[in-house]
Amino acid sequence: MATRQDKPGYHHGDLRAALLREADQLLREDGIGGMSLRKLAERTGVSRMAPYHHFRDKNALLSALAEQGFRDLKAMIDNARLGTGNDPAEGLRDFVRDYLRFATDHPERYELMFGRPLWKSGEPTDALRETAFAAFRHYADRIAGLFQNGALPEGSKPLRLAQASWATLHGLCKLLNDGIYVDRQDMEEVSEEAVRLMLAVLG
Amino acid sequence: MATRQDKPGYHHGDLRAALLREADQLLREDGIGGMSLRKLAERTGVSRMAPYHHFRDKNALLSALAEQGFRDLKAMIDNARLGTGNDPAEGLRDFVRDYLRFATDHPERYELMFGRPLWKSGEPTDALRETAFAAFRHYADRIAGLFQNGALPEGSKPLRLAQASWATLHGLCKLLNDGIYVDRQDMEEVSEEAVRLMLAVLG
DNA sequence: AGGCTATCTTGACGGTGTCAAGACTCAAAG
DNA sequence: CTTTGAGTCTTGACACCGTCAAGATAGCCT
Repeated sequence: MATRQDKPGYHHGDLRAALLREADQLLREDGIGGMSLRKLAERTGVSRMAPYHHFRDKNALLSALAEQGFRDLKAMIDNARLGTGNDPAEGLRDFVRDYLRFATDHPERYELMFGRPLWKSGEPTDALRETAFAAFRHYADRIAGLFQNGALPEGSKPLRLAQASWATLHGLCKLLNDGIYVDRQDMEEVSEEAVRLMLAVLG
Repeated sequence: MATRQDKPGYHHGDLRAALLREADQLLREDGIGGMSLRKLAERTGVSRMAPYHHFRDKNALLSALAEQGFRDLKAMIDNARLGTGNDPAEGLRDFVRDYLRFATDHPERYELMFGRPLWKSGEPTDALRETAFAAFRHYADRIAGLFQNGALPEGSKPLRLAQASWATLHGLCKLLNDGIYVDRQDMEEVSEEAVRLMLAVLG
């Protein structure tokens, strides 16, 4: 296999990488709705069917793009100083802010990563599935660690709590990004309340 | 104004209503992606441009459809027995189950109601805005009522807590509906944890 | 040199939303 | 009863879209 990522002097150079780079740019500018393969091809300076030799179809290209996003997300989670000795409340607050920022700094990317088109309509690539779940697991592990040594209510499991907290964060981001809730200041307050919710369960 | 909702013996009868009825059906069958005005027109037995005399564009039609969804949602919230004397924990648990069911029983409708296409890409109709926010307010009021008479942490406001809880529910539904989380049983457990989170803050 | 394969191109098809312009129908005004 | 006119529906056309099919080109290996 190993598509020509290593031999830069082929026809175009390294089209696959160039396409992904340009696609990311196009995503920022025109949003996920304005992203078309034809426009992408033209911007990359290549004919409309050229991308099909590097991606099976549009879905595969978007999957690859989302994959990169999940790698970034995982890195973000890695860098978070969460429960590393210091005050867990402080760490959690910081982490929530980071997550919100990740989602809102590049809303179209977040929309793509978690959007229905990739996961429901078009079958997600195996590679995408794996990368995404790696990020999820990473998130869950770190948050579950926070809940590990607290006096949890009867029947609570750290993993489930972590997943619930992720749903909360995801919900907040969706509401903001989709434009249902517009006031950023309000959302700041709501996210603070979300942190309080998570902390309250620690008893 | 007042499009012919009252004079049923016109050209088609009452096209506007027929379109919305058929659109709802089409939404269930083909999903939001497979929903096209042309297909809708054909199924309704009318030419492709006919719908444009009742809706400014596709966005307006979808807005009207979503509007109906928000009316249903508001009714669902109305019927919930939430904090009406009985155990608040029990009521909250029931309500969460109802909300989840509303979202997952007809996923395409939920996707439409809260999806980006309506709120971000295409400007939402004023009528949609109003109907949706009415449902939100209704939700927030009822949940905030639960938090009203509890010993909340320093700085917590019932309204913000209600909004945070809504974000949690919304996040859960999105994860399920978009096919990111597939296992329904797991999600059941996660939603129970979410309820515990909300109850824990009551002290 | 010849051939192989990866790469890129052009042509075509069926699908989409919607602008523009015409055709029909029916109620009310002359 | 005829004319008008607004409301309703239709057909034609355009610019997009994803992608199948078939051909052209370029570089490597024998």
